[in-house]
Amino acid sequence: MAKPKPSNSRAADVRQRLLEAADRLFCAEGIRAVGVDRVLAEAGAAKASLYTHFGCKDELIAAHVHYRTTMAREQIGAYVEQFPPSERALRFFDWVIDWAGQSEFRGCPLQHVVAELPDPQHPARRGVTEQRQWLHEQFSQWATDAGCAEPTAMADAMQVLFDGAIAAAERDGAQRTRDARWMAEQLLTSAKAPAS
Amino acid sequence: MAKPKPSNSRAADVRQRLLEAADRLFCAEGIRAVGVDRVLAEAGAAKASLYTHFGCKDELIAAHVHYRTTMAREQIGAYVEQFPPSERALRFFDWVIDWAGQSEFRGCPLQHVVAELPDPQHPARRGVTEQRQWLHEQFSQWATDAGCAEPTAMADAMQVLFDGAIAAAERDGAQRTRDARWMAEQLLTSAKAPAS
DNA sequence: GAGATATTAGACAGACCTGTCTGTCTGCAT
DNA sequence: ATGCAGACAGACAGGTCTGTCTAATATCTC
Repeated sequence: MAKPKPSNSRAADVRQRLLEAADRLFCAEGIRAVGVDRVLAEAGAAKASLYTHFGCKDELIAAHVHYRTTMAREQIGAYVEQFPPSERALRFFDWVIDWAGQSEFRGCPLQHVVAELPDPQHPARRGVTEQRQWLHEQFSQWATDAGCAEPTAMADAMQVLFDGAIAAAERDGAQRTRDARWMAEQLLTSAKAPAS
Repeated sequence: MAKPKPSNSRAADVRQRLLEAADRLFCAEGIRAVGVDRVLAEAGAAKASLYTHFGCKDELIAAHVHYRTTMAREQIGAYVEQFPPSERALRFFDWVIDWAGQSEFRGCPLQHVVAELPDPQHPARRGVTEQRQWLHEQFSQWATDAGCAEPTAMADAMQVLFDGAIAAAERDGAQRTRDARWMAEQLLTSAKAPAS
C-alpha cells in the first residue's frame, strides 16, 4: 500500500514480495475474494512477474500454503524446544493460545483452503495434507515423551483439540484456545502410562 | 438436474426450490464458487424469482444459513430426545458421528460461511452467531443434566470438541468424530460433581 | 559498453458474475 | 370473461476475474 517504492528492491525477489502479499491478503480476506490484481498492487509487482514465477493463481495459492506451513513448523519447533520433551504436548497449546491472541488472527489459513477449494486434487490441498501428517507425527512424539500409554490415540485426540481450538476461536474468541489447553491437560494427566 | 419438470409445481414454492438448490450447491462447492445462474439452473427457476424472494445473493446466503440451522436444531433435538437427559451430552457426539459419516459430508457449512465471508457484519454471519449461542445453551443444559460440577466450563469445552470433530473430520476422515466422542466421554466421567 | 535476463506497465481477450429489465405465460379469483 | 399475481425466459449492462501479450525499462555479467 502506498507503494513503498520498491525501486531499489532489485532482484530483491519479486517472488518473495508476491508471496508475502498473497499470504497477507488470502489470510485476511479469503482466497477467492482476492484477485491477482489485488496481489499485484499489494506487492508492487507486474502481472507478468506473477505468471512467470507461479504459472497460475492455483499455484500461487499452493505456494502460499507452503509458505505458511514452513513458517508454522519453524515457529512451533522453536517454541516447544524451550521446554523439556515431557512438557511439549501441553506447551504446544500455549503456542496456539499465543497465535489466536494476535490481533490479525482470523482462523487457520489451511482450514480456509479446504473450505474454499473443495477439490481434493487441487495443488494447494497437497500441502495441507502434508502439514497434517507432520503435525500428527509431532503429536505422537510429544505424547510418547509425555509418558502416554497410547501415544497414537492421544495424537488423534490432539488433532481434534487443535482444529477445535482454532475453529472455535475464529468464531467465539481466543478464549476457546484456553478451553482446549485445559482439555489437553486433563487428558494428558489421566493418560500417563498406568505403571507410573 | 434434468429439469424434473416443475410444471405442476404450481405455487409449489419457487422460494423453497431456490433455497434447497442454493443449500445443496453452497455446501458442495462453496459459496463464492457458485453463481446465481447455477442456483437458478439447479432450481429450475427464473432470475426474477430469486431476486424478488431474496433481494440479493447475500440474503440468499443468509437464508441458506437459516435453513441449515433450523434443520440442525430439529435433527439434534429429535436425536437426543431419545435418550435420558443425563446421557444427552455424550449422545450429541453420536449425532455428530452420524453426520460426518454421510457420503456428502464436506465439513460444517457454518464454518465455511465464516471462512468465506470475513466481514462479521454480513447478514449470513448473524445466523451463525445465533446458532452458536443456541448450541452453547444446549451444551450447558446437557452438562447440568449429566451432573457436571461446572456446566459452563464443560459447555465451553464441548464447543471446542464439536468444532474440532467437524473440522478434523473434513480433512482426516470421519474417524476424528469418534476421537472427539472419546474425549467427551473422558471429560464427562471425570467432571461429575465430586459429591457423587 | 553490449548483450542477456528480469521486471514493470498496462492493454487486451474471453469468461463469468451480480443485478435489472422486458415480455410472455399460467392459474386463480372475481 | 377479465384482471391480476406470480413464475418463466433470457437479453442486457457494468463490473471483475484469470491469463496472454507487447514494449519499455532496469539490472547483471562479461
